[in-house]
Amino acid sequence: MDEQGRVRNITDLARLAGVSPGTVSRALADSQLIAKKTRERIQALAREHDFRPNVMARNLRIKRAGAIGVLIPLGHETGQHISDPFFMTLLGQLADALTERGHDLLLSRVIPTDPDWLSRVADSGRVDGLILIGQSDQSAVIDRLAQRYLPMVAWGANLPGQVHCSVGSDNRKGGELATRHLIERGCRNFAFFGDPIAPEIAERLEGCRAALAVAGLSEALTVLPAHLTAETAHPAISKWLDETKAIPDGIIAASDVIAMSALRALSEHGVSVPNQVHVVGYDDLAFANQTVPPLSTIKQDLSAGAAHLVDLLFRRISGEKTESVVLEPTLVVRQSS
Amino acid sequence: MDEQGRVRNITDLARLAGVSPGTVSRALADSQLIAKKTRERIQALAREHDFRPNVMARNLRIKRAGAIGVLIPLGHETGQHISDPFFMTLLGQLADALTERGHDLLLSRVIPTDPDWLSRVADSGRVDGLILIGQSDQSAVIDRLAQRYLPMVAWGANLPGQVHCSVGSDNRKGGELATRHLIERGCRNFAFFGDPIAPEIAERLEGCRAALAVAGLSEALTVLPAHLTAETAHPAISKWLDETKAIPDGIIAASDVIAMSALRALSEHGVSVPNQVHVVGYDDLAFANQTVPPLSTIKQDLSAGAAHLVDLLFRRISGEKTESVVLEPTLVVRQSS
DNA sequence: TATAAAGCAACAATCGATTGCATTGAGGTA
DNA sequence: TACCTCAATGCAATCGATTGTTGCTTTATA
Repeated sequence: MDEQGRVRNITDLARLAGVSPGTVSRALADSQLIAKKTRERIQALAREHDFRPNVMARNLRIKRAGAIGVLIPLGHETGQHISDPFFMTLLGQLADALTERGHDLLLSRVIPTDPDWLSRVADSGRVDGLILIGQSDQSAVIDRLAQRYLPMVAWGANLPGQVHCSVGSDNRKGGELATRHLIERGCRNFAFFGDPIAPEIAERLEGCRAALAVAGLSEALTVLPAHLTAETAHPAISKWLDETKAIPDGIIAASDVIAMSALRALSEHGVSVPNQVHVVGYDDLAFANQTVPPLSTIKQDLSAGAAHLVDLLFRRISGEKTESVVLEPTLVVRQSS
Repeated sequence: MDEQGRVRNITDLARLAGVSPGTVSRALADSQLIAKKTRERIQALAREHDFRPNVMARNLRIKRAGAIGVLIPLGHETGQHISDPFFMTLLGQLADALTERGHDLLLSRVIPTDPDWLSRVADSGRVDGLILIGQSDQSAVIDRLAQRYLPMVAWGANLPGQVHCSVGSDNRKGGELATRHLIERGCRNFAFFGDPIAPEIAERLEGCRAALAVAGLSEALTVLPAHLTAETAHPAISKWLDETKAIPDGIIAASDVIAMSALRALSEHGVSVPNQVHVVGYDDLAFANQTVPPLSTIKQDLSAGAAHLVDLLFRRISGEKTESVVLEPTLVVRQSS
């Protein structure tokens, strides 16, 4: 019982109940091995002292952590911040899905410095598995760990030859969908806003080019490599609008965040959307239908994505070797196009 | 070393190195008690087998968890979702601040069912302290735990008689600032969008009323209780705009999310902002300067807020009994007013 | 040369739980 | 009364680290 009279562990409680620690452990776990009367007495005693067994000790003994590590690798090439709405949306979905499975979520925002950052958390014994939100520029590191560490899944592109298991949407197809839609709307001059250094963006651009080629419009595309953050996208777009002679009539933004900046910049330049320019975003984040005008966009079903990530992860935790999943993107037409 | 030849614990490594486990432990901790030569040999060996000591076992022994629990209590009266941009922004800041202090962030999204939800995680031994993002309708539960559990701080209102330590901004003052600004802009008919069931919102409304009273405009306020989510705010506002006869010339939104919905609804009704109506939001989230037009708003410095939360928490962890902090809100004028 | 003082590493207890196996004792049967 | 059974509990090893104490070597000093 100790100084304070507080019950700190099962041994204290055992002393109070006049039984052995083992019996307390079994009683609290509601084991049939303990007589019902004893069990209830001990449980009542635990409630009375509001005692709860130490989860860490339990986890150590039964060799599980009860938590899933969720990592957001922020390679410095992208200046993305953890509060990027895309990350946050996915994170929220993951929190829900993991909680449902009785696991906690250990969040780490990592800025990869040494090549060791990933295995450090994998081998720490604190987590039963890892979910990576985005691969950043760390594919090599991730693949290396994947060769020996099964319980890990990543959101992002599914690159050829990739070792690790990933969930992501078909970016090429998404780019195609957006572009075809604009072509159908009668656009003839296109701009793509987004930096193809990130593999996902590159794929979206590729899809865009493919759709234009089919329509015989290959020559009609300008690419503006704009970074993914709201802060950097707006000035870049604004400057471009100042300088360009022929404002396009169709804009494909590589993300909703970029699209939102574009909407603002266009509005500031007195360009009317969708009358003079049609704009399509990418992601379909929550705010996409709150913009003025509401944003047409390529929807990535993050809710389904999170469900897949968690499902695959738990199958891997139980030893199964799973394949990557590619989700179908869909076009959501609102008033910006 | 075991079946796989994998080194699973310090005992394995000790066998490999021909020393005792205790020596390995000290060597990896770089203790001066171990001869430099031995130390380096063992460290090299550990690197070679990429072995890292089990953090859970370590934490059990030294009685610390190395993690801070961050809880988002979702009382069902508010339909807020974890991906609410406000929560997420604060969460991101917290992740940064905690990482800096060498702690992990254990995220739980809790829907309080029994009155036990809070002490369950506090007493689990998995966390060194707790940060609550919002009190929802659980002030009583929180206060009860606060009486015996020191290392806990909460974001939110600082209510009179409150036991727990909180960090939040001066909502009354924020409401006043927004309203005074609109009065200066020449507004004479006001609407407040937000549901005063939440204590923070009620305080903002109070500040708003106070400012109007000073200007002799007490009669000129309509309150539209709109929920805080983007999904529910827009239809409510839109319906109200349909029905009301006199559209006000000054709108105080209880959050940026609501303000964004309002901007869209106004745009759909052909009402020009800021020419016909002036709009002020609350929070100054990242997207506030990306709206069309960019949103004037009351800034809550979430970065400073997160820093305070973390700082207070660590002081409480080391036994200090800290006071609550109230932050100054500031007015950010953009183009919506 | 004898002996004290460091320096280095091993030993063993400990953190707080879980769990296979041993033990106790009550009740039943011969 | 002697013996067996089975239910209920206790005992002790274990998970993987940390750390105070002890013991053995060297090296320095008298």
